[in-house]
Amino acid sequence: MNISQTLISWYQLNKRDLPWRSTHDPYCICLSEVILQQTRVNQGLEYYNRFVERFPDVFFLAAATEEEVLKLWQGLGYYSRARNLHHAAHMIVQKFNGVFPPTYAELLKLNGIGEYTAAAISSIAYGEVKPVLDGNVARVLSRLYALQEQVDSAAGKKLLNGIASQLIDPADPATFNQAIMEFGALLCTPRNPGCETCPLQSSCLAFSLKRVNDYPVKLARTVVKERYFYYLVVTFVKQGELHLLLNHRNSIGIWRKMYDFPLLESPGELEYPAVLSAQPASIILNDMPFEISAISDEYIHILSHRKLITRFFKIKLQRQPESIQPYIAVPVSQIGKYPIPRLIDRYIRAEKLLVPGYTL
DNA sequence: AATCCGGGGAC
DNA sequence: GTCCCAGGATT
Repeated sequence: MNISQTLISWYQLNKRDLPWRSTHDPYCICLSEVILQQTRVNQGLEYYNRFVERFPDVFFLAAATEEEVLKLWQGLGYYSRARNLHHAAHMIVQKFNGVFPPTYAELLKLNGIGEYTAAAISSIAYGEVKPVLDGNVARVLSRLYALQEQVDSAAGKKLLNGIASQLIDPADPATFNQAIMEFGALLCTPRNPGCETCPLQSSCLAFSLKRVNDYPVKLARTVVKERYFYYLVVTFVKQGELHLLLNHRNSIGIWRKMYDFPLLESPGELEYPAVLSAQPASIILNDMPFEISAISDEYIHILSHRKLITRFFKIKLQRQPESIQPYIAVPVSQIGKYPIPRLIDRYIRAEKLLVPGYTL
């Protein structure tokens, strides 16, 4: 049996029962693929079910506000995926009357649909003979052929694409693509792969060399830089209700279109007086009497390329400042309605700022 | 080609 | 602590 048929046979016996595997609806396939970008199945599964329930088809998704889509995406990370998905839904409704583009080339034009996702949707939903190339495929092929090329380099991707194009089963590209990814996710894992029970053991060059753990070869990772975040949790009573200031992150960059607090960002650590004398504190407080009721411990938040060392300054005011632009005053009871990054969510929960009714 | 963009789970 | 996940966009 050749490699392709071996993978497919293994898949039929070992595949997980996942909701997007029991549909041919390109919308559902697309939703699952975008959610699973750089995301493990177990982490994305709940979000997939949530999205399908709230937005059963592309028309529901397109009709929603971007903020609602972000709110439903909250906690999943890489929020540009949510914004792009929403944008793509608009395009599909407006340009294609709600019908998904049926080819790799057309799918590739949509926001948030790159080479991997276009290949996955076109092959799984439409049977186009297009190999997927994700982290799993790279690892499996890298080990099978003991590839010396760095799999995440341009040359490595070209090499992998060539190999995958040879291996893919032209009679059933959908099953082949899912099979090789599932094989990488469950058996040919990054650590402690199941070589002893592997049906491709005799074909695997890395195994015969006893060098399975040396593959895949990858580029050196960029160092994670540290940044110091000082958040101002400015509270005051307005119309009998406790309010705080939120910041709508409209500029490009991290957490765009989500909400956090007024922020002072610094490449180095700052003393407390420096935090209060610099913007945005100096502008918000503007000679008003205030009380620092608490300064939090450090919250360490790790991103893919940043380590955010964060402190929250809880500042009590007697009334709302004259000018709070560009911030907005929000009743504490309403915080749960806004899409917020995990760092802010962690603080709110720890400080019990939330009230009954606050949910993820 | 390099960098930015999240969060979590396995070890 | 380290690694990496059904990657994509930007520069």
